[in-house]
Amino acid sequence: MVTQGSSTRLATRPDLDTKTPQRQRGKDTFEMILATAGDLLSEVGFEKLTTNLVCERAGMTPPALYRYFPNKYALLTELAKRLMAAQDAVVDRFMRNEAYGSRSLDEVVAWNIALRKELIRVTRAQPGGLWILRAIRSVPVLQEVRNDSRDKVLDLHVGHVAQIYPEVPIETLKAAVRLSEQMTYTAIEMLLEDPLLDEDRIVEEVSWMTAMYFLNLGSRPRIDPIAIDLGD
Amino acid sequence: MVTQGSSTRLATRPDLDTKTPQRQRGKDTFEMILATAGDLLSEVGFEKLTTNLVCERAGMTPPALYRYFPNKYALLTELAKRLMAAQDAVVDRFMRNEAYGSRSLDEVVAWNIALRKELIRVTRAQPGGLWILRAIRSVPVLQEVRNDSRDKVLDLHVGHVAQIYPEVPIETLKAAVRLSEQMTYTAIEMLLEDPLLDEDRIVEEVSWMTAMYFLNLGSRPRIDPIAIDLGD
DNA sequence: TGTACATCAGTGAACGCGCGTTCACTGATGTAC
DNA sequence: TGTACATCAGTGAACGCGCGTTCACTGATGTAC
Repeated sequence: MVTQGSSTRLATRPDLDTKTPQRQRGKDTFEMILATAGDLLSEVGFEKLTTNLVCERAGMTPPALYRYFPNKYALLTELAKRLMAAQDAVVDRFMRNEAYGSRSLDEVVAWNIALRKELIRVTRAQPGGLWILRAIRSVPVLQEVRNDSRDKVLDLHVGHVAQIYPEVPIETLKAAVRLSEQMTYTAIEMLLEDPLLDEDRIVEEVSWMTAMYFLNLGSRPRIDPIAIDLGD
Repeated sequence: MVTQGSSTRLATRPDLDTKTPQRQRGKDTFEMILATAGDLLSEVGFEKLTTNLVCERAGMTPPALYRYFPNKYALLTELAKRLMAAQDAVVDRFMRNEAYGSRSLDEVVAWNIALRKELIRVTRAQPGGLWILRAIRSVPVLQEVRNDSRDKVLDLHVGHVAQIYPEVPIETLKAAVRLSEQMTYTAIEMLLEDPLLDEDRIVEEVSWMTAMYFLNLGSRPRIDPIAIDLGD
């Protein structure tokens, strides 16, 4: 016997199991659905995206889509995984570059700028890329996917900066790495959001910001927050 | 004669006109609806929020809600405006504090820390605050509301830092202010999102980051991005 | 001070639409012999 | 090499549900005289 937990139906985790097609024809359809979903995403956003809409645009019937994707969250998840994989690949490539190990401020900034530009390029290249970033923040099931992916690479990064800053407590480093990653992706989102922004300038600024931040990690006094006169 | 533009119905801007109640009874209802919407927001998120759900939880019938709010976007907009107003009020208060004009790094960091802690407190105090922040990013009509609000205060901030850094080009200052504001709100979002994070530490880190960034604005060499060996 | 009336506030019931989903089926593609 | 068969891929049509919305109505509250 099942008891009804609460009056508000708790958001049940959506089914995300995509079915991988066996034959070429199916694989083409699979890719075509995803491409269409990406295009539509950039037109209507993830809240208004529906499986029916994707079918209509893709010129197929609902059961054809439903064969591979149980719902729109499975679509979004697949798109998000691909974007994250593409971004991770960029980061991996840059971390293998010799400039990664350098100490000079100029070199670190230059490396940061180049990395961010490449991340922006890759994100722009994916249809609906900006909306995928937004969905990752705002769709609970995608948050999980992102968190899993992020936690995997975080330790790697922390291990690297720990060698450069052996005097800085590991917890501070963790916070610093997590923060600067978040800042990087936020800046990318901001740039894609507002085409009027000067991309080169913003990228340069955010690169300076994180570079200087890291270079000063080891030599900072502790600060107590000021007491603000609240005036009431 | 009206011609149908495209086959994909373009997302028509939702109606946001709330009707202000005249009498106390209506005002109470109005506030009760908003409070309920905030609570539900934190439970189910903005994508699953519906007017019917709010009515059910608030113990009223749909036409009662519909009398004041034409749809869920009107609800979200009202909640978002209130949160932004509360945050703006905090910033205003802090900008009137004497430490705002100080130059010493320690003082600037301390001021930053205190400001961010207060912003976090205010955002936490609003039911569904985190989801409102997410909605502001991901719901087109709320983006407009935010952009309007942001553009109003941006010039004010730029004007202030322009006095401190007369040698820095105004365009650089604009980018810097915009960036640091974005970073601040992202850090807040991150902290509300992950309760396992050490709030004091993250706030301290992000405060250092922006403070050092600003203090170095005037004394930076220009950097060209490195050429990364793409290896392909 | 009481009463009649205008307006505000909220109810009960129903609606159309479109979304997610399923059913029985046809057509396409690979494989065994 | 052709044919029979199993499986994959996709169609056409329909469904139930719940969301946004509206209608005619009742009840509550303030106001004019």
